[in-house]
Amino acid sequence: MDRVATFNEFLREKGLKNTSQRMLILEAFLNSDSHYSTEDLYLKLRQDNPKIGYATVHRTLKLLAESGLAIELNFGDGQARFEPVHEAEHHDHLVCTKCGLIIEFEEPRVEALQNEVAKRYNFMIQSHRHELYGLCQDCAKKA
Amino acid sequence: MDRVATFNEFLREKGLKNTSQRMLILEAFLNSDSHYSTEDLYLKLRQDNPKIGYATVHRTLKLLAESGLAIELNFGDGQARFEPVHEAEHHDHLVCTKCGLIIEFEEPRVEALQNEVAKRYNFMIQSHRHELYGLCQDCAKKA
DNA sequence: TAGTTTTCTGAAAGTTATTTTCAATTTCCC
DNA sequence: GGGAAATTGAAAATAACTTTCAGAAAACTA
Repeated sequence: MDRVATFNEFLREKGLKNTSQRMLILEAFLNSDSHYSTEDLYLKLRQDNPKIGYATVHRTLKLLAESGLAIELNFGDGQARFEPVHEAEHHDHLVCTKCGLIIEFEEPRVEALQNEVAKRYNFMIQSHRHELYGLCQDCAKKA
Repeated sequence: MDRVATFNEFLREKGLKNTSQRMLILEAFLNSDSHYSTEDLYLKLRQDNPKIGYATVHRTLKLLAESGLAIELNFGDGQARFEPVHEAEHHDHLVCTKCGLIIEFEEPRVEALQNEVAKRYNFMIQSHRHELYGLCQDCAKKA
């Protein structure tokens, strides 16, 4: 089942409706590997669909997060970002504090340690965030 | 040098002034192991100092973060929290999504892996955040 | 598939947390 | 102590969401 179908099923289960706006937003969201903020995606969609509203984009992104198709990220700049979830893949982020570059990384050994920590505290992990902040190669060179 | 002295030196270097409010806030902040939001600390300080302003508390917490005496945390609930830095100790957090409990943990092996990842991308780490979200022992029991 | 019910949408207003402004006050440096 | 420069608290301003509401669209129902 592709992700459009997954989202439709999610909507049906929730008693929500499948609208043209939701499909537009879903498509634009999936066809990118960016880390969109509501504002970013809103502005992008406006280019082809001048009538779409900010609130609708935001509500749909929240729905996508709820449905598991998106993950909400917060890098501490006061703007939530949303990232498409690519099944069976997990990664975390390096964030350049100078230019804003976001690099994704995977490190299964960290996940293993997380589980160990959780066990230590009888904690049941639902999700996690792991972000490294600093300077990317280019910015470090310039500094 | 204790942390009050450290902060005073920071102020002096920045050409800022040492005021009674800043000392009050610093003291209240250090004498706690909580994860205060501006609001939390403001309300606490108000009990003994009804005249202190929210903006002053917030500005001082920002200064503390800038001086390295505090770390600004964001657990995604839309409120920044500040935590005293205890030198030579580093920890991350388990956050209960049900009751809000915050547990601190240390895991040096994660730090080692982080450095490895950074090297892989020629990235210069300045800071990081690592948070595990889920249910604490009590909430998991009730669920 | 027409009618009815329910959910959606977009614009605008409302929130919430944080930040800035500004006039009065307080420091700090001679 | 005098005076420039920073600080304070209250209130206004911002920024990022979130909610409201009336008209529009989808889904259900007979």
